[in-house]
Amino acid sequence: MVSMKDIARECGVSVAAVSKALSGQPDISEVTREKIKKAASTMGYQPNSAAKVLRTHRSNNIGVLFVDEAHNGLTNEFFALLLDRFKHVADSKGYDITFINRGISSGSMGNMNYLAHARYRAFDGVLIACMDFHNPEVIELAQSNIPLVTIDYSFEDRMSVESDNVSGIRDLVLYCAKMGHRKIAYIHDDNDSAVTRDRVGSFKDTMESLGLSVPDSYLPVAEYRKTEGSRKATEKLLALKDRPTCILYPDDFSALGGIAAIKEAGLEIPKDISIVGYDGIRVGRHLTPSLTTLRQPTELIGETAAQKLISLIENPAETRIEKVVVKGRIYEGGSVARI
Amino acid sequence: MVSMKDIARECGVSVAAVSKALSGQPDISEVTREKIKKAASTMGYQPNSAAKVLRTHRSNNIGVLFVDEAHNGLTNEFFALLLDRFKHVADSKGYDITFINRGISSGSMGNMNYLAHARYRAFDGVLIACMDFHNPEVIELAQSNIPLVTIDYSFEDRMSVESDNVSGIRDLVLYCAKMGHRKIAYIHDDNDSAVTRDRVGSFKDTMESLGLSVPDSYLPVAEYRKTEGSRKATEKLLALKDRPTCILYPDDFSALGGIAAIKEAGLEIPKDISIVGYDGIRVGRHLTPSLTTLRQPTELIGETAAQKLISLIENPAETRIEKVVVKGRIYEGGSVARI
DNA sequence: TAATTTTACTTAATGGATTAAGTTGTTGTG
DNA sequence: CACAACAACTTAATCCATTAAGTAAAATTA
Repeated sequence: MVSMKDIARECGVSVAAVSKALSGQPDISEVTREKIKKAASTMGYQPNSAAKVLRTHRSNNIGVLFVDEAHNGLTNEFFALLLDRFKHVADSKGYDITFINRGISSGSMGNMNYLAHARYRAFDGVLIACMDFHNPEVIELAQSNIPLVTIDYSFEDRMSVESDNVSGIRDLVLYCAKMGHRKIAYIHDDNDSAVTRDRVGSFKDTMESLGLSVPDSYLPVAEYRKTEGSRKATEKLLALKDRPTCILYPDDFSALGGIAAIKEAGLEIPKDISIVGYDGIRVGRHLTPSLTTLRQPTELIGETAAQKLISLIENPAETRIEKVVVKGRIYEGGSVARI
Repeated sequence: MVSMKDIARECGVSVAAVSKALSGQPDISEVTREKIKKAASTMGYQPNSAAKVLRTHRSNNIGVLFVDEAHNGLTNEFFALLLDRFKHVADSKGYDITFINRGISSGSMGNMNYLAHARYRAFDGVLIACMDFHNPEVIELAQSNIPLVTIDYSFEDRMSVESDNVSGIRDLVLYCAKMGHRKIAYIHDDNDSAVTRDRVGSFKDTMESLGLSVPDSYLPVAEYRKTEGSRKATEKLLALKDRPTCILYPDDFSALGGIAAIKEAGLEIPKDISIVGYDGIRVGRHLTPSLTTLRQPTELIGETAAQKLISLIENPAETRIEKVVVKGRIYEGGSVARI
């Protein structure tokens, strides 16, 4: 590998001169600079990030953490789309993206935790987009001094980009009510997250404001993004004496589970029962009928997260810590009947 | 940040002793080793990858290249699933994953190409999983001395993992023929790739072996993974005087486009026309009727690619360059009628 | 013209870990 | 007992780029 040393020898200058010439420093004459640049190009010089990182403590590398339980990390369309846009913005600003994980071993010291991994690779910043924000390692990372942005969760004094779950659920409930539904159920996860609190809270509040009652049986529990759980929850709802006319699902995958249960019960959507998803993933648009859902501005979330994080990295002083909240919009499919 | 130097001072030994103790070298006494390990732990020592990479030329980092045109890279379910499994294996063997891109700037020398980027980050190996294997930069990377594995394409003397497109299409055609279909169409992309050649070739060969004729009009062209193109191609097929009874799509997303066209034409699947996908993505299973498709062993492809690449990195001498071919299996949905 | 400033460099230290080669002190062997 | 063999270190070079501080020559100013 050609290094600055080689170029320096070739051009009869010092290594420092080469470094300055190539990095655009002012105190190098144009003649020398051109000579050096030409030699670098001819000799096939490639900079070495390791040396640069070692010296400058800047890696131009962003760590991305997402918890991969059940492998629906990357294959989770919401996350994939988000990461895709995040990556795009990061790329354009000269940052690479590396996944943070636990596999890297630190010699005899066992495997590294997330923070150790982030320090090991000298990430300039970190994106956390996962559900398990109560994981002690995630908390440790969030409390470190590394610039970071979280998605759909907010740590104190740290940047976050969140979708507006309160308005999302409210809009959906209002839409269903407008379509004539009075008996509306909402399936949700019982984890202790802001997402759940906001959504369930918003659901209850909106229903109350409409003067509609919500029996406990209308709030069954099922794990997010799992078809199996929501299928069972749906079965329970369908078995109720006074069953709902409309079921809200916490995400489109859960809705798929619900659809299966509804079909099995011999019912038809939306004639016999109406359903609503959340997230607006691609699959929903191709169902028959297509799924009415709250389309999250996922691309915007990804781009915003990248911009905020990079701003935090490059201008820590001028960057105000904020909790960015983005609103979604209803995608009106055909899964809600007017009654 | 505490470094080996700090530990050395604390323990009254040389930096070399610390390095050896922590990396498990034999010529350190157990007593000293324990003392050093304890100090490292107490002092919160974190290794520094930059220094290690600089010195050893090993990064424990694998570059992943995929071309992101139209942003269906990460959100492409096939690729996402593949990458997810690849990452999983890489993780477990102590490798990180970083995306290769073109955004990284090399000072005044403009942006780096793929190979330059790979060298810059000192990737130990590279995974190439994209469609554009004719891109000069991809070829340049493939011809470098960096260990690499390609997916669904094979460069001379380089490792690859490919799905068996020949047997895949053959199995699907045989299945359709078994169901009684004689007029079968295959929509395909007209790009100059091995995937296309293999599939179209296999389609024609299999049809011929069954004594079935394939008019040119039964082989319309549409871009892969785009619903719009396949929708139009489907419309053309439906408009034919002697229209096919069964349409093969090159991937499940194309099938979605076809479904839209079929519905618009007022036809019903599979009563009026049968369709078959390729890839076996999740969405197909939730359609009504569910999509008969060739389920690619995507997880296996990802895992195999990772294992082969790491073997190539760690044992270049003993690792035989091979072209791994994995077979898919038909997922029998309800989109093909028995006639 | 002498003094000062500027330009265009060079020197040398630095970041942190690895490793070949060298140096002790200790144990073993004939 | 003398010398070899070994264990347990240390020394010092190295990977490559950056940058503060220094220097010599050229340009400017008084």
